[in-house]
Amino acid sequence: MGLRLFNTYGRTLEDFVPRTSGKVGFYGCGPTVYNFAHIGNLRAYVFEDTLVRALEYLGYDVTHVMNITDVGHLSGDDDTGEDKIVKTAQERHKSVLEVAQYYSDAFFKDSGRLNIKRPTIVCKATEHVGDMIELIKRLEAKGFTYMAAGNLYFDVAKFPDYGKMAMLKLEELQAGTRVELDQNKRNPFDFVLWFTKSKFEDQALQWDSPWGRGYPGWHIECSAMSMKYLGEQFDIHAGGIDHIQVHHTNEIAQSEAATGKQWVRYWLHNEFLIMDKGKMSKSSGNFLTLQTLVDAGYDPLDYRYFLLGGHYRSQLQFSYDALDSAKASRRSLNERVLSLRDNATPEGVRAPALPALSALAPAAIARLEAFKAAIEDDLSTPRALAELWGVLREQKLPAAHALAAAFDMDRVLGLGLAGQERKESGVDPALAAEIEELIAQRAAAKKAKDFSKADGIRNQLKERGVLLEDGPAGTSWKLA
RNA sequence: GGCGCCGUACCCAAGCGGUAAGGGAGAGGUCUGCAAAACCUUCAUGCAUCGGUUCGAUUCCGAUCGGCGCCUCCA
Repeated sequence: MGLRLFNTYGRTLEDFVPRTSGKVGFYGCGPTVYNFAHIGNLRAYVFEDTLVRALEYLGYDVTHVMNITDVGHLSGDDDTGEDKIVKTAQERHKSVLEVAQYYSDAFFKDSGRLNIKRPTIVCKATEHVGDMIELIKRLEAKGFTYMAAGNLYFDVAKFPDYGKMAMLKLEELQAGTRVELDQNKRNPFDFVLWFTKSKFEDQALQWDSPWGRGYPGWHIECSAMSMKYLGEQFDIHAGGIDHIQVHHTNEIAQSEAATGKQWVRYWLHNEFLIMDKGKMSKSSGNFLTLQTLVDAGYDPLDYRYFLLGGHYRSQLQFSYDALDSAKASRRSLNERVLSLRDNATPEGVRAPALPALSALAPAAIARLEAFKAAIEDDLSTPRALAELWGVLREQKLPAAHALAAAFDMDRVLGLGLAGQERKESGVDPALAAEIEELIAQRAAAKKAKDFSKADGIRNQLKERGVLLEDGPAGTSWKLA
């Protein structure tokens, strides 16, 4: 049936057809590195990762470009705000680039822990200022810009389709109700392409440009870098839902004004993670990081599982109850995989031999087809997860077949199922031998009906973190 | 003030015109000296409320109540 994606541009579910058959150019808005990414931000990157994995699963060759916003940007729309990276740098007595590098590293560490694949190309704004200047020059040559009070603005009035994707009705919006308007603008929706006038004497990052020494406006980096690496027209652009109205609207305006062509075909936006009191906000300083969850005893993949349990276009309510549920689910999932793995692995062999997907039993094939249908239906990871559970619990399906199907599904889900190994396989052989000896003693005690001694041995091992489980085939043990 | 989204069992969460996926928790069972684990079974005549359209609505329309987002940097 083929992949269908919900395109914000038009607000409809559309069949996905790439510009070049078999290839996908994808640009995902990356982090602004002046602080740690919080778990709400991370939802966006897990979503982008799921999209990339799904495209690859469906056979596309994906070029995934992600930007790193390491140019400081003002917290306000005009010259009155604070530059967030500069502010952090001053507080930490570090250079702006040190701060950016530090949080960028932290970001990729979190990504790795969440099993997010590294994008094909990661590009820093500070290394592409020349490309931005070139793009702005094209806009200027075409008459889309004007200078006012030292800043170069994009003139929204010259771009008739402004706000089309966001379905903005300019005359109905009450711009300025919450924030004071920049008096230099001809139109409230005009935005800065290049700043030369900053209230900061010590603006750390400045570049020479035809409009004077200064630094680029926020939106231009995405237009310039995406076009550099993906061409003037490409397939998918994704980001958080908050970017629809301003950031992406402005990106579209400046990109299409410069080239005169449609820029991006499909726009995908993920909804927010919601806390009890509303969304998490980086600038408010009140947020949870992945490390907070790790410190509380959760595995980063517990959080990934939690995210996959909701559709990317629905708001998801975060709570520790829900995370506990995800954690328990994932533990059970891993236990199930391990148990199937044991069943599918012949004695004396380290890893099971899995059948080719084409050779799977009909029940497994049916699950895989349902899984693919779920993914193709606008990335329905909740339904995909249901199919994963389904195949793992399919009765009368040989273990190797269930595993092969589950591992295939996990190429999209990214839960690390294939990498699951029993922790016990890594213990010191001497300790293992000792445990086996105690188990033998306990077996003898049990046979002699000396249950208090048998239970004593079990409790003794339990205190050392070793759990005994009696089964039909004798006693097995595992680490707590 | 304008625009948009959402309200499904104890909890999280799919479905979005044809009679409620999945997970967690709970309950019962199999196994067991006990325990644990595992597995099996079970768990919404009903999808915020009230009207309407329809042969038929959780799904469409309207109203009401409640929650959230955007119009400001923001995932």
